[in-house]
Amino acid sequence: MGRPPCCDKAGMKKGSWTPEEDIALVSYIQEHGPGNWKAVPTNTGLFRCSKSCRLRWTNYLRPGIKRGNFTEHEEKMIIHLQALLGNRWAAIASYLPQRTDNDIKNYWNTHLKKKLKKLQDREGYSRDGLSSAAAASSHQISRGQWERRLQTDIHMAKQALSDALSPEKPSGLVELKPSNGYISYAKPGSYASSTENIAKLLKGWMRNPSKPASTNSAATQQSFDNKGGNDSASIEGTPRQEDKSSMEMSEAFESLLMFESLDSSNSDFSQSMSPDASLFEDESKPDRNAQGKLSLLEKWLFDEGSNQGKDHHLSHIMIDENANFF
DNA sequence: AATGCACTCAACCGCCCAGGC
DNA sequence: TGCCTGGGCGGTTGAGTGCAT
Repeated sequence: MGRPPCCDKAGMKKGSWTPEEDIALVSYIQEHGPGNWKAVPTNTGLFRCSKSCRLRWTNYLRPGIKRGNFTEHEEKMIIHLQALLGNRWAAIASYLPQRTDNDIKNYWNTHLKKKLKKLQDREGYSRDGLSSAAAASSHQISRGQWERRLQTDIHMAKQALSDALSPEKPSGLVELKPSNGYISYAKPGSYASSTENIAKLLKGWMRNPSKPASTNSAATQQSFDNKGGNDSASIEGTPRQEDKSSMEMSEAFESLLMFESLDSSNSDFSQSMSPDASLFEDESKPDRNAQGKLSLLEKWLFDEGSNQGKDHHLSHIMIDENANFF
């Protein structure tokens, strides 16, 4: 009963990855691109499950990953997005360039849950994380200021969308340079020298990107795209057009979601955002029906202009107390 | 210095979904 | 249409580490 394991478990190595294994994996991906994970153990000689290879790449070795301390802004983003999206870590990660879902999930479970609980215990705020988080950072800005900020953010989002939709993209846009953190290990130690080696390999790769094998290019593309266009932007040094767009969208929504500027009267802002949050989550997978989803996005963004002053028009979807409404 | 406890986070597990046949 | 497979995702585990006693 049940499906067979993804690969033959017998003889498969488990546990921590060694620097040698990392290098083997990175070398292979440099040459062939990520994707077609089934073939990776065979072709690299690694005695690792294909899933393990994929996980190691996406959570650790992939260029553009930022590791270590979360900034206050990132922290607030996570709290806010968790309230909006629930424990949909991949969706949340799509709004936080350079952070993996695993990283965010761990950070939430080890730091933020406690932090929020402490905050709630101390302040006696309402039970949902959003309210408490929003309340914790409230009273810093007047409603008028917040509305101006929101308008600016919406404008940014529209601009990003417009850029995303336009076939030609001006070259002067913000470009994500991957040079400062494709691999940044949190813990120094014996691994460091190997880390540097891997970093060099990747640096060399990004300078002279080899074309992914044509046979798995689709998978490669999907693999990169599936991380929401955040990290994918960095993969070849010069980000693809859509990646830049995704970055801009991400930045725009990040700004949009910044709740330091929310006063407590706007706690329902998140509710009005929630249906769109799922929409944007879909947007984080731009390769699938991208056009259709962009149309939805487009609709929301462009409609928003005509609906200003009616900013609760989407609030019919309620968030339950845990925000796990999916 | 030794021991036990708490914490962190990389990695694994199992389920689900989409696409191909 | 149903089965199979690859890949994605969220939850959980456990080795490693730091800190308190």
